[in-house]
Amino acid sequence: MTETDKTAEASPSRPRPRRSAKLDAEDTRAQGRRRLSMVDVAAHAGVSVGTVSNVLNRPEIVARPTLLRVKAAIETLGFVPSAPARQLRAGASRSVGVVVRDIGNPFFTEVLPGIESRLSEEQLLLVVCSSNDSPEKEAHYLQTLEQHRVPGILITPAGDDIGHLVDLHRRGVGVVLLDRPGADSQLCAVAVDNVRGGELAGNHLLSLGHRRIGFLNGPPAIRQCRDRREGLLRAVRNAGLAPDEVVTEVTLPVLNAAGGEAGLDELLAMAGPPPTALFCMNDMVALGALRNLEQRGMAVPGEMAVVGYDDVEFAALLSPSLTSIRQPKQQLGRAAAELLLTDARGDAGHWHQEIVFQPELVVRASSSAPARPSAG
Amino acid sequence: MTETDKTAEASPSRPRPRRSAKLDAEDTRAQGRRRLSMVDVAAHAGVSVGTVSNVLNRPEIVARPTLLRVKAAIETLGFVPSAPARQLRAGASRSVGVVVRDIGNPFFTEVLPGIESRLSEEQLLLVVCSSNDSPEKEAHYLQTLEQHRVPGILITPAGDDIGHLVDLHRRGVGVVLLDRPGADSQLCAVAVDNVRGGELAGNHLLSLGHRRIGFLNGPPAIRQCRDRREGLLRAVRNAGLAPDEVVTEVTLPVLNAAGGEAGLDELLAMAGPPPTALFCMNDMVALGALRNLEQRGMAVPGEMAVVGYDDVEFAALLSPSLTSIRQPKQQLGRAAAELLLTDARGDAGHWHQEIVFQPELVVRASSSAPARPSAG
DNA sequence: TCCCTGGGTTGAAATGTTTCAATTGCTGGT
DNA sequence: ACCAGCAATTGAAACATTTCAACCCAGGGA
Repeated sequence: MTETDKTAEASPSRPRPRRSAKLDAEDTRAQGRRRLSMVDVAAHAGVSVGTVSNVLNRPEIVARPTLLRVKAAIETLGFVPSAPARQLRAGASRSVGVVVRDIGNPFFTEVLPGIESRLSEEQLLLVVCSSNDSPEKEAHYLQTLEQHRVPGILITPAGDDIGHLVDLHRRGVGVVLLDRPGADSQLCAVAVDNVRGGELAGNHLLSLGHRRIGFLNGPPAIRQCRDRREGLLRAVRNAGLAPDEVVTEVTLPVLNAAGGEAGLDELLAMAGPPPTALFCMNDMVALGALRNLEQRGMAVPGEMAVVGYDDVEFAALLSPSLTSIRQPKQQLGRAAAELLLTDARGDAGHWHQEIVFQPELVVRASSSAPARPSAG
Repeated sequence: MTETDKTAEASPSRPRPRRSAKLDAEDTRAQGRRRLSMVDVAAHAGVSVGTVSNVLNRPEIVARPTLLRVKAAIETLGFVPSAPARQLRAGASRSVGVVVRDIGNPFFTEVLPGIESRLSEEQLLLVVCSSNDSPEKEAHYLQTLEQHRVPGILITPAGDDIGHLVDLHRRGVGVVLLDRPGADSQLCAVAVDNVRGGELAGNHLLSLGHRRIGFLNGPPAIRQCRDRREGLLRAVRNAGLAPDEVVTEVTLPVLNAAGGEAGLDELLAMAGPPPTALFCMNDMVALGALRNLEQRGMAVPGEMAVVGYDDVEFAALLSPSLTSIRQPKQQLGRAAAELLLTDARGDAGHWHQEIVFQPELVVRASSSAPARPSAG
């Protein structure tokens, strides 16, 4: 009855090497043959390099027969123009960089299409980099992107200090902060009101009657974490309660499912009565927390209400369906791209803008009133 | 009681533009000032450009005081070397491209860390591109990557024909197919046995007693779709049943949750008795199907058993938890990166390899025996 | 016949690096 | 006093393109 078809370890079946096609006659590789350049094409077509360049960049100004001849030469030789050389001359690149904190978090991948849709209208290519919350890696990516002379960079900074981004911008690179307010508008920014989001979550749990709330937060170096925390605490204060009696906070080193799973262990191991509700920094953390709760056999929302953040695509279908704070991801991406375009243009008249969207509470099955509401 | 805190439309609060920092004195932008080059640094430090280059690339061979002086000049001027110029000279880039079919599918983002971990050991940067199943977009990305002279490209092709990839490889670019067998080993490839995966799913559902299986498949142009289908049909035949009586197939135009949601409508609208089980091309499709089933009020697995594919991170926590076919994603990524490194090296002795991993069935709550098993 | 016009093409400069042969300036040995 | 040997630095070529002033040539008007 039970399917036992599984392999013990997913191990590679014996790799079966074969003769490389690389050694075929028409193969260019490993033969030390120089890569083709425009002079080869020019020679083959019997024209000058200038003409080849024209064929590539302003075909309308070259005479019909010449055009055809050069195009044929390009085709038969398999010539591919060199982007570095092109760029060196032109000065600017046609790709913009997006540096996200964690590409494994669906929130970011759900923001990307919005960005991509706007930028592809301008024939710009998107280069996606994931810093994995490491400021060093982030710095490395930024350096590379700047060296590549990209016109602009969209970034969700890993750390708190954005001085290096302001410098970057000074040096002529368009910079837009993604999902993060722009410190005193030194930079363009697109964000969702995270304080409000935290407040929404807090209001929701408090109105359900919860008086002990566990908060699986991230490192305070991440701005969003501070803001959502502030919102949560504000909700508690507005309800006339004392934050440090209501909120028990755990700081996760990583904001993914594994982090959430471990964070819940830590939270429940703390002294005092356990919380009746959980607010998670994002849905991936909530996912991990739910996994942990299930293993412990704790009922959700019966023994523990759970609220996530981001409302990623799978949130509505988790078991139980996850109450979350929705962010307008597509619009966020598009607005960011739009802003980057104007910023990268670098018009003297350009003013820094900060576009702030409003989050939205989506109530689902994972949050309900506590079993025995403790007295306020 | 119900939280009504939500904003009607997540609309941006009035953008508040401020004066751009761009017009400050030390700002380089929009002033037509030429970008700094090594000659500026050289002049400022009182050395030749050759020395500046040495400071950057072989600091050990330049005398201590000179080194310091040049470094200081770089610092105070804010010089950033030009990657295009550097590359033009060097010939090769330090970034490799990864072209995936859909960055919104967690399967791909869960493969990325494996790739990234191996490549970053070689100081290579990962450039991620999402073709969104569009061969045109894929071609565009490939062209750009080739023009940038990347040493190699990892790709899950959008279409069926990989002739253009073979050509690309002939022209000297390392190419490794990701999650896709390499057609007759003309290319290196890393894959999971998709036929076997389809068979595992089929065996599982058949052994539970299902005799009418709906199959939410993708376009046959995608190799994985064909392979998993073949595996499913093989399982049916091995059970002594007629495939066309057991399997009802729907071809989804897009392999995401929206596709799965619409696909189920289509499937259930077809003539004949509805299936008792559903096999989905991937977990995102299964997610959409589950969403649809929930809206219809159909019980899972009671009225419809569901099996997904990929076993992405959230699969275990869906409602109900999703039976799926697990692929060793991390290892897949790492193996692919490893293969790309040897392929890109282009040693004459290199043989094309195809590494095939084995999938694994993970049984969870979404699949059980049908309510009234129909007779074989 | 001569000059002008203008479409088409050319040749060379310019872009910012790296690399390498040549040069400089020392130190120490004879 | 001379030279060998060595470390440090220099200058120029090379990389593959774009751009632009100059050039060529055919045709048309005077």
